[in-house]
Amino acid sequence: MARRIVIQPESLPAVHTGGPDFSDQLNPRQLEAATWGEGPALVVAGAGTGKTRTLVHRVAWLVGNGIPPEEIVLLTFTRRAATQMLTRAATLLDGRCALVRGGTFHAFCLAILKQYASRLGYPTPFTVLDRSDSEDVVDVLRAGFVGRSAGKRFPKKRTLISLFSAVRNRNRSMEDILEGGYPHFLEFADTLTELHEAYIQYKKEQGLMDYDDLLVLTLQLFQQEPAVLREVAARNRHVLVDEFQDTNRAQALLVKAFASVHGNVMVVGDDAQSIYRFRGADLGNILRFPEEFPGAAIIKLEHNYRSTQSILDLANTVLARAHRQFEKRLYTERSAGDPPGLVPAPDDRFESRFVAQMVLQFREQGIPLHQMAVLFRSGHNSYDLEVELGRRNILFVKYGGLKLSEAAHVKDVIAHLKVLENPRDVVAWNRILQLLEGIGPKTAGRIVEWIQQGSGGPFSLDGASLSAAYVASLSRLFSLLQQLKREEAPLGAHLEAILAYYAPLLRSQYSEDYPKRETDLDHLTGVAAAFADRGAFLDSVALDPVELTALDVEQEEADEPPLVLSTIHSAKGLEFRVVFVIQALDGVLPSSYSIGDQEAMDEELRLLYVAITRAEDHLFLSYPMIQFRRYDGQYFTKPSRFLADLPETILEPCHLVEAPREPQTALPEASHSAALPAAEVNLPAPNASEPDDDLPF
DNA sequence: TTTCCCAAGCTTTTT
DNA sequence: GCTTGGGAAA
Repeated sequence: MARRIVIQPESLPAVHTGGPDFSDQLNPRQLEAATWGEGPALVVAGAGTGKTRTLVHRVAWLVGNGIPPEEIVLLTFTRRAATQMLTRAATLLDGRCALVRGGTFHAFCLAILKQYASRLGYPTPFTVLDRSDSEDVVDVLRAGFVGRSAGKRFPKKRTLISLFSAVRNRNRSMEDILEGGYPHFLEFADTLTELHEAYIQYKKEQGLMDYDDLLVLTLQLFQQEPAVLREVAARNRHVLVDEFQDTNRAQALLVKAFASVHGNVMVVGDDAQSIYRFRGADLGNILRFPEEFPGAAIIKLEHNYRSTQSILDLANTVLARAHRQFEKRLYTERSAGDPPGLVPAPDDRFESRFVAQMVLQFREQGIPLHQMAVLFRSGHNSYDLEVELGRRNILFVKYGGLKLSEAAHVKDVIAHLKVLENPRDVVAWNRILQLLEGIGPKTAGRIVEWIQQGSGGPFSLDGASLSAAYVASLSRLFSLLQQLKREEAPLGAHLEAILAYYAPLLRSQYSEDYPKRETDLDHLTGVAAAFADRGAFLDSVALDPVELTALDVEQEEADEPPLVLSTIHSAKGLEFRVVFVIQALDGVLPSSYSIGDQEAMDEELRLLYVAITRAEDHLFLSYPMIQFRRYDGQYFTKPSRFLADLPETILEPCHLVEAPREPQTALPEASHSAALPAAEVNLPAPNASEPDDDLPF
């Protein structure tokens, strides 16, 4: 490789004097960013270049220089990232940063809307809808529109929600979106637009907001009420935004609005790590930042502190295959380290055994479990591995899987709380009513209508005409609600009462597996305990769903912190000494959905880049050579095209060898494994004479 | 009108 | 492998 000399920027802006001195903790570029004075700044931070560290020090530096922490806003993508950063900042300046405001865009907007929603004609309190709630809402309206489709296939609720979301997040017309992704529905463009309008109107009347509303309505509020904008923006002396490459149009406009009074905005991002295009993220936001904020400083962080040179080489090579990219090449002073390994496994089982065995091996070498991660494209890619890890008693957490609040039984319980909070919440009403024996969609609809008219006062059944079939259970529900409405008891007590009421319903509904579901509900109670009031809890459930699988293991934290399993998306911002990327198959990573669309393919490539750059010391990319599919049975797979034809010095092929204990199963010699083994990994056959659960642990 | 049962369909990533 | 939808019985 040719030698590279990095030219430093010509001059550094004057560093404020006074305040904390971090010059021994940060490199010059990081220091420049952390101690940037006033005005807009864009920090382009490659993977592993200490982005979080820099932001944390930035917060501490501002506070140390006398900026009141409550006048600093730190916007991030996940609550996990936000709390992590604020906690770290707090340790720098003994707790003084605790008052820094921030969180996700959605949560931040929610706080604003809570205060001002009535100015938009919204009833308060309103309810935040998660994805499946919004689907339920749209499904109610959909019924009235399907008839017009003249027997043709009309989009399902799921598709409708994606369409509406795309229209709003990208600020494009329905035709545009349909042409791009759903040409077969193009003939319904007008009907769909009308349905969308109806959906927006309905939510407004019923006091419901979906995720997109939180952003779009905040913008609308600012447009409509300039005084509110001034008031809100005046409180934001400094605005810091993390992961700016993943903002959508609405979020970029919000950043501009938030900083419109003081003009101090620092955004941090890496164009190479933009992986949320599917939900409207617009790389253009980071590219146009210098134009949107004239005079913005641009600070580049390219010194990688995380990975070995071999890992970076692979990352750089992979990224070079993207069509749209920027001049940036990570470098490190770390030694070369082992080259990343490409591991073809005969099938899923072998792949899982390989990962499990290597994990144990590294652990014996002194690398703790939680510093190792297995990454994959989508949630179900790890099922087989989860079984294998379970068999070997290797503890793991899984991020990015099912959310606790998505489970039907949890939604049931939450719906009771929602109705108490917002009696207009039709979705929640329908849900809890239909739990009752003898009440289906029709009857539930009638009762809801009756409730909405408010004839009998809140939660009262007086004057309703009810059939004897369900009057008993219905009055039980209503007396529970009335009682809870009256008592100003803590959230925990309310939850207990609801659970007591719900338990019999749960058991009859899920006679098969209710014990497991009861455990989930116990978890829910545990989570709720941390919240002061019902409203805050409900907001959190909608915006920051607790990960079900992550929760399971947190209970047992007394032991060793577990191995991390995660979708690549959820692993963003994290780092591990050892990383396994499994199921690196064509059709999985890149997803078959994206093949044929160049922008989408570039995003898949960046996804792989994100996965690779999570690794500090050791990296393995593996894939099964044969898979099962329900209908076509066994078939040969193809490794990810992104990994094909890479030189062996960059990505070293590894050959799995079954230890000679049973007669060698003839491994199918697929064409792609022809590049011959530079490394061998010995896989002892599963020991049949010894029960699996007896492994020494 | 509800509920139960069977068939079909479909499936990424997340706030 | 698991939810959604349709159709038929109660």
